[in-house]
Amino acid sequence: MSTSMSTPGSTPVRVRMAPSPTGSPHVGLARTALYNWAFARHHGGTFVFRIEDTDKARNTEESYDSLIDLMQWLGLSWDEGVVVGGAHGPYRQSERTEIYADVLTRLRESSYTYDCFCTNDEVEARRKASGSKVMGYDGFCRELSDEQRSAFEAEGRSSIVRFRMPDGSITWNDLVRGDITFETEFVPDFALCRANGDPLYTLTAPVDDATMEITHVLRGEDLLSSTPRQVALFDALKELGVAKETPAFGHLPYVMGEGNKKLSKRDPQAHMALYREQGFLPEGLLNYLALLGWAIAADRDVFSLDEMVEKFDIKDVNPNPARFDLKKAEAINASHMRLLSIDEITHRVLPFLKDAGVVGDPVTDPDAQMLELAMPLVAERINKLTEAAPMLGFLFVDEADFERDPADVAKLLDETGRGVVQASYDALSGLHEWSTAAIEEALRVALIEGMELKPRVAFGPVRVAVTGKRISPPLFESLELLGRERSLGRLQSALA
RNA sequence: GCCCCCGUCGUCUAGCGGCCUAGGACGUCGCCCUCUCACGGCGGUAACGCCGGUUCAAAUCCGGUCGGGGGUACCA
Repeated sequence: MSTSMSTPGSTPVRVRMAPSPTGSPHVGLARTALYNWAFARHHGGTFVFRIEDTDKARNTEESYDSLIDLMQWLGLSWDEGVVVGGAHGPYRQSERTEIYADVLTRLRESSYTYDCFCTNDEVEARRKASGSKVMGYDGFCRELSDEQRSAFEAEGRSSIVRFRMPDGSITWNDLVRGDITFETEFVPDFALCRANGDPLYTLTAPVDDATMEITHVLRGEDLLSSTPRQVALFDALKELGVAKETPAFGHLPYVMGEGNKKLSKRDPQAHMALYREQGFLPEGLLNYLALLGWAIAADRDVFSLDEMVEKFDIKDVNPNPARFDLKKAEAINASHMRLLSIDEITHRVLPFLKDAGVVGDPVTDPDAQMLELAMPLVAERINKLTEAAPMLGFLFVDEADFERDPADVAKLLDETGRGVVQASYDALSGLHEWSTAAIEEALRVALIEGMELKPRVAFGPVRVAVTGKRISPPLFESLELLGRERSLGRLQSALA
């Protein structure tokens, strides 16, 4: 796969993806996973898959399952993490509470944090009174005296632990955006845990990245503004011996929906499950997702995952938000469909044919044989896996259940159409050899020459009579596959 | 409000001071192929947000401005 390993002398690359199991997986998440995966594979590093489930109220097991399922479907393998385990586990934050409790204790014993007794209302009231333009916590409890503490405790107030942001500014060299600087006066002291002691994301993410020895954090742009807090916390964690190094950060652009809005979970287009159901190929979808912020070359946009791994460089990632365009996603997917062999397409289409009831499960031998003959006819005319079933149905259906599209019947099996069908029946019923070439010859003689019809006028009614639809695989081949008996029967029943 | 990020065809992008009368792809329009559909082929359409500055030369560098987005939680 990749030949370029991590830079000589540097520590091996370790990246992670760390979704929260809320709702169904999102395309933005998949794109982030892909970039992390490609980055890891390019550098011969390790890809860690961890779950950030500290928000008990919002997490669901269904969501967790769908995350695993999605990653497996996409084929983005991870080296360490949930399911596969590893040396830095456990990989679900809900199972790491002792780790956070321990770090929190050590942080409290240092001067990096302080206990805060304020309520939101108090903070807000003080902000209004002072006229400060800076929102968020004002540092009121930073220098509490023992007496003040005791007084608050005597009142029965609960407290949380806040991280004390240092003075000055915090700068990091963002992997996709370059130097970014925040003055810490605009980054308020932040909470590390809830009043009940439960750790918050602000604590768990850096602690996990530290203990899992993550070297590069590639995540969504929405987390950019929390980065100065994490950089500051990492300084403390290094001091305490919890972290070795502060990871490099890279903030990936948003994936947008219609308009100027980030693709939200409410938007049906946002959900990865939809694309799987619609018959997208994982490699096609991945290819499209890769394009949302990255290009493999100036004049190319269809490529394999291996090629992406070889060429992927985080420095080439575009910082501006990208809009998800279904049409282009489908076009890219179609290109990947055409890259597949007939056998492979058949294999991928099969589950969809079963779902649609076109073939049974398991597939019978005659059906399997028919499929082998029919797939070459449809393979190159479908752009998604789901498109095969409606095209092939007429070949597999029992004669008793065969139906024609009423609209197509109305349109094409009118007076002239029925005449055409009758002529076709006459021409084909006496045919000695039931082959594509013989069928075509007979029909052309009867309809084009005999009736002096234009081909598109001549074959439309026959198509509807035999396949039930105006749109079908090539007609003469279809007739051959259908067989003499069924073909003639359908021509006849179309006249009834 | 304040802080931060972003700004090339409708969309995704290439572009890192001269190769740019800005390239590719999707879309769209027209034509060709053609038994339908799809594929394929050919051609057209369409962009550097704006204003200053630096420079012999700017889409590329700098400043400002406008516009969009995000953050400002005991969510992640």
